[in-house]
Amino acid sequence: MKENRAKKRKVSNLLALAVLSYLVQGPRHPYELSRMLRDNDDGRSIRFNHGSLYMVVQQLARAGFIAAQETTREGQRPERTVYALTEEGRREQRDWLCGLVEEPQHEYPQFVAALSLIGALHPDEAVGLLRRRLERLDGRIAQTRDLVDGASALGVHPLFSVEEEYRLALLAADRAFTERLIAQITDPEDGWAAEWARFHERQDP
Amino acid sequence: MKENRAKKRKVSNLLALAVLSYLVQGPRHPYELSRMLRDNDDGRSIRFNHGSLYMVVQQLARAGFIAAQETTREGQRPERTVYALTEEGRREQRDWLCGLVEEPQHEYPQFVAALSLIGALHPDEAVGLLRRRLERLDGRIAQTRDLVDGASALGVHPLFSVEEEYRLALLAADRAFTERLIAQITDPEDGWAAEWARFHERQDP
DNA sequence: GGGGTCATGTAATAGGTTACATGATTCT
DNA sequence: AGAATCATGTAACCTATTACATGACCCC
Repeated sequence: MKENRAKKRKVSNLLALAVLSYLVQGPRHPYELSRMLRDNDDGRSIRFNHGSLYMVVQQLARAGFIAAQETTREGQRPERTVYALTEEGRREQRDWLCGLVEEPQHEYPQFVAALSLIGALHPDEAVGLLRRRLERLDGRIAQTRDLVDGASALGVHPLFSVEEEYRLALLAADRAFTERLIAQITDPEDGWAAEWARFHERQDP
Repeated sequence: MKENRAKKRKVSNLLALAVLSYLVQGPRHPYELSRMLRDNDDGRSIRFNHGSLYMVVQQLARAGFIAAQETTREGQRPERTVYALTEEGRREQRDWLCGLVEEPQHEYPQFVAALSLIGALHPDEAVGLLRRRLERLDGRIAQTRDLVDGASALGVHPLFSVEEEYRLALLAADRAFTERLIAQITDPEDGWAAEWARFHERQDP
């Protein structure tokens, strides 16, 4: 019997967690949520597109985490259905959010995949690409830095930029790792390049 | 007009890149691929389950990146179709892999999402959870370290553990960040806790 | 007053995961 | 001989992304 790792959520899309979290503050209709998400630039942290939002809202309603309250219509615009959090939903959002904070998740960043296959490249080429990566990383770091500084200049409390600070920490680590990797490959004493190249000849004509 | 960022791949599942990469070494049938992926423990780097593999192979065939070669049958086992890389497929794998190495991708780690919503928790609770996170991170670091050391002890060239080294770098950065964050919240001089708590009262009865 | 783009939502399609199926092999 | 597990694949079911629709508002 296995321990119940990361119990399967009835709705697993992270967008749903955002929706639940916004609904804590009161009932909203989907478009309002969509708007709040865009305004807070949550799209940088949570995969989000218009279509998925409606889907997620449906799923949440079906799962009993939110309930449709009323359907109003204003002028000739389409009807808007207002949803409110249920008790269940409230519990789900707390439990989910707490879980994410306390338990690091196993993720699948693309660069991990790339590294696991990088042996298929010739070492010289790999080094070239890694050098380019360094530059791109610097670009992203600068960009993100600007974002945070911009918010700070507007008087936003750093609590609301904390996810971007985390990104910066990851980017810095990525950069340092990439640099180290280049060094390991190209070290003239006992770098990997020679052996890697030999191994490469043999399997890739 | 927008610059063509990360041109959309006809098949975007990373599992497909792994398949293409393995096929560089010669034609294989799907089960063989499945087996190789499992043996190399690629499941840690690339989201993989049995079902998706067959799907991805189909997609690749439809896209013209691989072609069915022959259909053999052995004893009474189901037929096995052997696939080979096409010229197009060969190009795709190089282009894709190079792209992933040189260009850092915007990702959506779950913890980023959690941080972007963490304001919904009471600061004291958040700190507790972050402390727990530190322990779990240490656990994962130790585990991963063991994995790498184990391989190394078996004489595996470090090139083939490089993706796990990268993970270690990220985990270390995560740990350092988490520690810093706890400190920022709890600093007795000008920690965020007080203001955060006030702000929290107001919106979460 | 016609061309964008905002507001609001539904429907069609493609993608991914789980469950199901079934002969073969191996273990006890 | 029956149980477990391997080998191999298909089908059903969710999920997620795109495309489509349409009235309102705003800009020149």
